Amino acid sequence: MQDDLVTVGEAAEQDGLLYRIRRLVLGGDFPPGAVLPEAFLAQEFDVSRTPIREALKQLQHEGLVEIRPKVGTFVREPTRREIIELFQLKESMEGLAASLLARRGEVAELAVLRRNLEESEMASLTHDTDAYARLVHEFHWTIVRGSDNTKLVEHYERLMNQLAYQRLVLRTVEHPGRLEASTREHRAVLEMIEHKDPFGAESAMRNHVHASSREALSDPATDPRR
Amino acid sequence: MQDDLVTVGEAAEQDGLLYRIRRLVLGGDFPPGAVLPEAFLAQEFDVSRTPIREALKQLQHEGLVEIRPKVGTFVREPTRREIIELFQLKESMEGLAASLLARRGEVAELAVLRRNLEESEMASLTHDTDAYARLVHEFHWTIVRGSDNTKLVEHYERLMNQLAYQRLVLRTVEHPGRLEASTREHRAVLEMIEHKDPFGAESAMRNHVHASSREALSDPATDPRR
DNA sequence: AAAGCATATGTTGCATACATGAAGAGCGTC
DNA sequence: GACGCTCTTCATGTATGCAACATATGCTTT
Repeated sequence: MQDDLVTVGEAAEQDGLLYRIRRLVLGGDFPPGAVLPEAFLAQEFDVSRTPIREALKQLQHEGLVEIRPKVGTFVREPTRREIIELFQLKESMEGLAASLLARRGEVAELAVLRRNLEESEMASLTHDTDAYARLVHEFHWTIVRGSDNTKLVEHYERLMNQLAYQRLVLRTVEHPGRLEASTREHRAVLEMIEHKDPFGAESAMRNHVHASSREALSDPATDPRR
Repeated sequence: MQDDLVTVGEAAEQDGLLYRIRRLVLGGDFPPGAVLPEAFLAQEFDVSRTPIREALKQLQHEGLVEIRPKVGTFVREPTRREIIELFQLKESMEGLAASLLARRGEVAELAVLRRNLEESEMASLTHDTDAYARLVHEFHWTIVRGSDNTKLVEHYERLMNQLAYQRLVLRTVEHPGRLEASTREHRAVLEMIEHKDPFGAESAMRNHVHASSREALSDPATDPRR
């Protein structure tokens, strides 16, 4: 169902193990800082430690966990500084995506974006934050996929995994007035794309991501102590 | 010491295995499309197949090799399309880096850049292409590291590995007139950074990368048949 | 002679066993 | 009573063995 939309490029995941463990980490089932014993995961997924180790090593390279040699694997939470850094990258990448999409003709993604905007306005009016969070996710991913740049998609996916973005969005959509502002920004982006204005689209997208990042960083959940 | 500059973020590589195998692949010791048997690498590096497999799996996620299940691991060469895509990303990321660096004060990186530019002009006059290729590498990496954004550095490193950039640069610096043009572009970037003009720096950097990508793509070595 | 099939081989994928090293508990000493 | 040391325990890191599968070879059949 929506999972197909949510996981997007992950469909190409040959071994679901990496994906499943990533969900475990991102889903917050394990408290950040906690250890994930290989033996436990092996038993949990009914495989040997070997494939578990391969997946964990990959997650380490993604920055989601930290493997302290001979000690264990720990769930890693991005520091506030890293969140800022990742948002800067997000702004750049999504700006590029919007620009590339604007250069393309009338492609299927545009219809998805228009429909998404309509549904977002509905969700905004009814203050259905869960639906809105899902729509935001879809909007951004549609633009990135619409860039028709597979390498951008790959790096973006990696970036979003590092950000643990879902958690952040669920917080920011609850800020008063953010839904309406976000929808306006989405509309501006879409209009620029429809006008085939790459610079305008990039600019609008970067503005939007920047605003969104400020919202996320202003949230107390992004613990400033770290 | 210069090795530290060249290998940059790789210093954090705990197991040199991944790094060493990557060098093997990027160094072109294996013909693209050739298999790298795990057993051979295991014997070569005097370890068991297990750490070899971990490294290969990582290289697969980096896009440098392709693991066909139950068949073998093959050296993967980026297609022309992928090179275009990667250059678009490079342009975006380096633009971001230049912008961020321009926002910072007088940092140590600026001195490195100034010195680099001087040496580049020398190399340009004497047509020392090897030295110039090294200096180009240093110039770009210095800007990226100077962005003071570790996540950008990580993604950039990944990107450059995927591009197998060294091979490309060695070709383009031999294009007539390219050295002079490249040096002019570098100067423009540095001036914008010194003037603390983030937008100008980003713009100049993107122009430069764009020009450089056209050079690389015009080279017959970037096989258009693929 | 050509096409199809069975077999053989070589490689990966996973599981298990063992070695290595780190953190913690318990004891002895100051 | 507190500190330091040793030993135990447990988790990871690596090696090896075995099974599964894809490819290639040679044989049989038409």
